[in-house]
Amino acid sequence: MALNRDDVVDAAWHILQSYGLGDLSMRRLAKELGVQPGALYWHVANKQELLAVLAQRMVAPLAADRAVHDDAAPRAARPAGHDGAAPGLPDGRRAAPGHFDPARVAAEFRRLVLAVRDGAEVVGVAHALDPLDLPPVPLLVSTLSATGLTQRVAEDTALTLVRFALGSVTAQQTREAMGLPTTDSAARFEAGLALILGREAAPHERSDP
Amino acid sequence: MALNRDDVVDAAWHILQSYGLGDLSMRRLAKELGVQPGALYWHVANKQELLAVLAQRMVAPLAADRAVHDDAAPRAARPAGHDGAAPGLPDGRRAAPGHFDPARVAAEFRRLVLAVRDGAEVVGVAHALDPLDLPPVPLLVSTLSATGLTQRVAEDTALTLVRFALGSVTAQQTREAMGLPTTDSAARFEAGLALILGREAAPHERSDP
DNA sequence: TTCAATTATTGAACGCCGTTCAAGAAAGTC
DNA sequence: GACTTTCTTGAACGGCGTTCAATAATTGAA
Repeated sequence: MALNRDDVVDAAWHILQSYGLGDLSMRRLAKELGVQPGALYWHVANKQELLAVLAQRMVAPLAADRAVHDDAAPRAARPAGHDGAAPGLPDGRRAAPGHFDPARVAAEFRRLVLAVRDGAEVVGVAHALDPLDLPPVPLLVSTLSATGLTQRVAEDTALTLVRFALGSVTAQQTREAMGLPTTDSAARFEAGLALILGREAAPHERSDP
Repeated sequence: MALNRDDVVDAAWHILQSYGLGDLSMRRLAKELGVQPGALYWHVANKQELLAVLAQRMVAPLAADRAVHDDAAPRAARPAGHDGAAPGLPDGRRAAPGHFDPARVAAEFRRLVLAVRDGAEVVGVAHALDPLDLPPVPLLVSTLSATGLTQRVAEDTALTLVRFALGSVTAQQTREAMGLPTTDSAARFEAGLALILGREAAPHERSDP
């Protein structure tokens, strides 16, 4: 029967996941679907649009509207209230009840992007197109706002987290694509998180001037 | 007379600078030099090597051995001793005399990479190949070490700064390449710097547990 | 059931890309 | 001048994203 837009996206997802961005060509994708390359352009405007959809799919688990109301919200980003001290907040602070721990959200973002080959490159473009709207930014902003940060500072913090994460994962995936070993990536990332969230994540604790 | 490796690199630099990575093809480069594409491969192993050289050139002003001993060290990264309070260290701390202010080094790194079209993509690969060796990382590490940080924490901080910077510039240059406006980039970047350097840059000031 | 309208696919082409390699041309050395 | 090393050509290989007329398959109404 006739090809479907979802078929195209699914096949693209599979190629990206398994072989990386270098192997995700429209021609290869067409071959995978048993179809001529031109046929794809009935279902998808161009390759860029296709990559944008893949990026959305990658970070969908951290969309704010899903994460707050959905049963499928990833455990790693769930409220940290009953979970002991959160990593990245080493001095015993914890996220406000009913919200999410920014360090965990950032770590989950890293995990999701890292799990897809060249994921950072793909998500990076989507982030550039709409920095404040791509998950997990809205989720981070609302969480951080709820801890008493101004909107602006919450945004600054969320963007810093996401850009640092993308920088880190890009570096790691670039190495992986070249067959080089990647050591210490997780620890380096956690250290960066702690630096970023160490102070401004709870500014009400340092009002001494 | 015969073509030279430097001619090739210079021409590549010019194309990158003026037209971006999308226009920097071996064929276009050959045309610019009035030569057949195959001729380039006598002077350069492949395109990847060429890009690595361009990356080095981009960040060369922040190489540790230049920045410390050279008269040509960029003013923005110079010691901040006589300069008033450094940005990113808002509570009156300043870099140790004879060293460099990490916030300024990071800002200069951003400036250099941002000044070349698609610079972040090019430098990103070089950073992935050798995270701790690509300027300005060694410079940052030695500066941060001198303020009392352990080697490990100095490295963590330097990598966080560089990866955040690369993430930020990648986002901005991606937008620029698409003809989209970029607002607030500088302020967002400075805010991120302040977050990263706010606390751990001087841990001797917070020993209360 | 037939027939028109819509939806989807083909096949071929356009103009690019990085890279290889035998065959030659230039430039240096004795 | 002969010989060797340095460099360049010309042509090809196998890819790429995208367009577009022609054509096939499917749908819905008469």
